[in-house]
Amino acid sequence: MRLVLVDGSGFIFRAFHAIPDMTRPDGVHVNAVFGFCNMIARLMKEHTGSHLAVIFDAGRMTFRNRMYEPYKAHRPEAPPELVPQFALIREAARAFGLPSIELDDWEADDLIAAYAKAALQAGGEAVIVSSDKDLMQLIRPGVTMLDPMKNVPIGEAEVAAKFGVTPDKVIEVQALIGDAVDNVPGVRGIGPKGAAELIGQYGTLEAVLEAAKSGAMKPGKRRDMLVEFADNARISKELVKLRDDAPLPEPVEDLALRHWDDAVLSAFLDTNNFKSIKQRLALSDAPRAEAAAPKAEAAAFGGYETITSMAALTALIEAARQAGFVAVDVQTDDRNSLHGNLLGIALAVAPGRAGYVPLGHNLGLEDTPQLLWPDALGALGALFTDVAVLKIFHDAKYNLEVLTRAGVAQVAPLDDVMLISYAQDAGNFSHDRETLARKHLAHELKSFDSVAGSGRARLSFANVPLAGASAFAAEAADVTLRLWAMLKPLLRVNKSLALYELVEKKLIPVLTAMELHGVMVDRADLRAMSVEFEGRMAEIETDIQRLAGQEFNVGSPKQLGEILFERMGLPGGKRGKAGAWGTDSSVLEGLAEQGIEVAQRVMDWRQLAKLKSTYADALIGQADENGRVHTSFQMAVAATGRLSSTDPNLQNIPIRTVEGARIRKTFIAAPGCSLVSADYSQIELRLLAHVADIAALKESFARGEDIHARTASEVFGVPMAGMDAATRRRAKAINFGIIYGISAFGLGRQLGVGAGEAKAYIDAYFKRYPEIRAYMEATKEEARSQGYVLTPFGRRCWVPRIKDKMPQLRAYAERQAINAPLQGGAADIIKQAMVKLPKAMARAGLSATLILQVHDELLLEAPDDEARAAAELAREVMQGAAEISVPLTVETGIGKNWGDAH
DNA sequence: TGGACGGCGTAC
DNA sequence: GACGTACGCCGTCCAC
Repeated sequence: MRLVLVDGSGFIFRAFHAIPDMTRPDGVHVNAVFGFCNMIARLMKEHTGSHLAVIFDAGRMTFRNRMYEPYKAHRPEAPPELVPQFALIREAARAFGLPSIELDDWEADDLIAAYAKAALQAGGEAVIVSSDKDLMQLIRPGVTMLDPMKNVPIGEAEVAAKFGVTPDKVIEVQALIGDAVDNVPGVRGIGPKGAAELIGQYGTLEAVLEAAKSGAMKPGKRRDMLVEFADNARISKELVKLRDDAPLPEPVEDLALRHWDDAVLSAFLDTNNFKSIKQRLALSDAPRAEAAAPKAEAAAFGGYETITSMAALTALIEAARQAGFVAVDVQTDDRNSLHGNLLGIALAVAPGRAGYVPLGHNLGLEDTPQLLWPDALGALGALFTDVAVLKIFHDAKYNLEVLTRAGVAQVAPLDDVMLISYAQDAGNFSHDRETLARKHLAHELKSFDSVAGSGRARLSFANVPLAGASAFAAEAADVTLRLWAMLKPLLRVNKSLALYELVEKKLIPVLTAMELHGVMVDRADLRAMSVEFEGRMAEIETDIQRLAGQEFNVGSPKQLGEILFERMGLPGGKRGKAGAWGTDSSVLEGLAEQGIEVAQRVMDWRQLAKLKSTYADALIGQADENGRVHTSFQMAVAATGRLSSTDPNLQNIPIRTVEGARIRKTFIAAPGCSLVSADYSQIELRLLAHVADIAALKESFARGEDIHARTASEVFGVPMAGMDAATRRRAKAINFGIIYGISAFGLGRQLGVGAGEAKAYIDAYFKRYPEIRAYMEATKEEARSQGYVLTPFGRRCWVPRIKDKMPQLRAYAERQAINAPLQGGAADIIKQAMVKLPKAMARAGLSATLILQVHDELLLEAPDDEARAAAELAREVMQGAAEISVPLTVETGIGKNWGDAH
């Protein structure tokens, strides 16, 4: 690998000043863009590496500003002729088919350092295209520099000429010299000459400072300055020293160089009137229409191949190698990835060119025999691990779980179209392949029902006639590939690339491991509870029917409503939309308070019915032969970025009531192990304090106060000390109400007070925390103008109904907008923790494993003797997963069952 | 008979 | 007229 790293940001300024002004016909200044295109054209011809990326600064503020506030504080604003060229240069990079990379909080220089390191680690070399002196420290065996303007290499000789030292000593020298332009202080009175001399003599900055301090250096002005400004020198060294630990927004293997699309590049050069570059590249005048029409749309759907020979499979794999990417989609006999058996694999290598490899189908008499899986695995396994071929999935987690269970060891690198869509369009529409095809490709996918039948007539996919099965499967892969070509570039445009690469994609293996591992339940305990609940329900049912004076189905809200409000003539009945009597718990509670015995009995019955059917019986049925249940985490469903859990849902296991807690206690640790629970305390309220910048709330969290008590104190004017539980409870309800986008009606209902009284609470709250109002208004406005809101970590949450003409729907959307950054921000934080935690455990030599995530809680299973260490490490990683303006705190617990681990 | 839907209730 | 986000079970209704 020879990775060429172009310092895009550095180049822009240099080219702008070095190249005379140029404008294109519409008046836009393009001299820097022209310089950039020229440089890239030359680079691609003369110094081609195998991989290439253009690196940019993402914004002005970075971690260095937190370290030293004045850093780069006095950089002048960019000249107005340059400003529009920043975006154009990124566009130019795209036109050349080059990835441009930037990451919030990191300077381009640090990203370059990180990528150079990655190239070395991959056994390759790196070429840094820049003339920036700050990058010279990176020069070492395997890392070279190239001056893009002069087109000359920068090596040890050039570094020595500039700094008087070898590259590995550059930061020592820079620390002494400082940099007036960037506000790096250095030591006054010491310039390049003096610095080189000192470092040449003493070796390092610390040695120089020590010599000055101890008196080993000859007395004089220089020594005095070194003593006085020693700390300045140290901070300077930290500032100029590049960090090579930035997360890589795109894996280095994804930067493989590919030829540009002639039509796209030609169109870009035409728009900017760069005729000379076009000539140099020998680009023809491609008709505009052709350039505008993506190839994905040009190719027809259908006409796919059914692969039944090794020769045909090998040919398709070779085509994938040529392309550098391949879409892969497995077919199984069950929608659940943990049950489904592999029936075949579809591969697509270009729009319209796809094939299906049947492996486990029940063939008809006329069908050619299918390949044997061990043979196919031999060829496909090599493709799956080939770093030069990107494997593209829709729902990679599903595919990988099936492939893993079928014996595939590794699949990398990969992309996931479902997550690519989710990262930029959560809340906008669903991310199943059918919807995406309809939306982005205007193509209606063959439905599964139309191929396999529905209802009683539904066939297992293994029994679907092969021709139809093959066409269905290959089309799925074809569509996946086309969607990828269309959506992947949009990630960068929509600023969702880092979220996708660093959070969503990295979560795939974490969740896969959690799902495969599962969590143990005590089946005997659950069976006993099921029997017990059944008996108690039968007794209660008898009571209810005696009280009601007739037999009826207690489980039917319809019949119950008629009994209560018609036959028995009880007061307080309300009809719903369909005209049915409402019988939910708030209604029954109202009746029970009036002493209506039957209402209380129905509530008791319902609680047991719920626990028996939804939890006890369902979990027994879901447990595998080892007593472990395996949920499936949905990564692209929730509109806020949260995960969800299905088959079974393990994110809504009861805890609040005494009987419910018994269910939670049936979740147990494996023998010799303990369960470790770690949950964020008040994470959404903390995010509210952070994003709305609420001074009093932030202060309260910083002090570690009981936040609900503090709120009660502020809103109701009572002292924190000796506060009664009811007052605190009211304040807690208000705090939750705020997070949910409060309304007086809703809060009143929640608290059991009138809307008037609830409004008074809300007004008092807004008065004590005035910043809330501004946040709510700003967020709603953001949603109206953009259509989406952003979490503090840049996740987009769409709120499509924000401009609906129906006031009711609009109000609903406004509450969604207010809630999404908080709920979504919390999701971002715990996801980052989940990505870090398994690595941290491994590093610490702990074998604790994640088994569940419940929005603000992580549950781990750990050997008994590791539990305490695992709990501490989980706390540390979770608290450090993100940095916001209030502390994040995590509470941990250890127990033999989930109930006791809290 | 089975799929869609509404009512209800569990979690955070 | 339901303060946010989910999923699952049950009964009901209706089409096949």
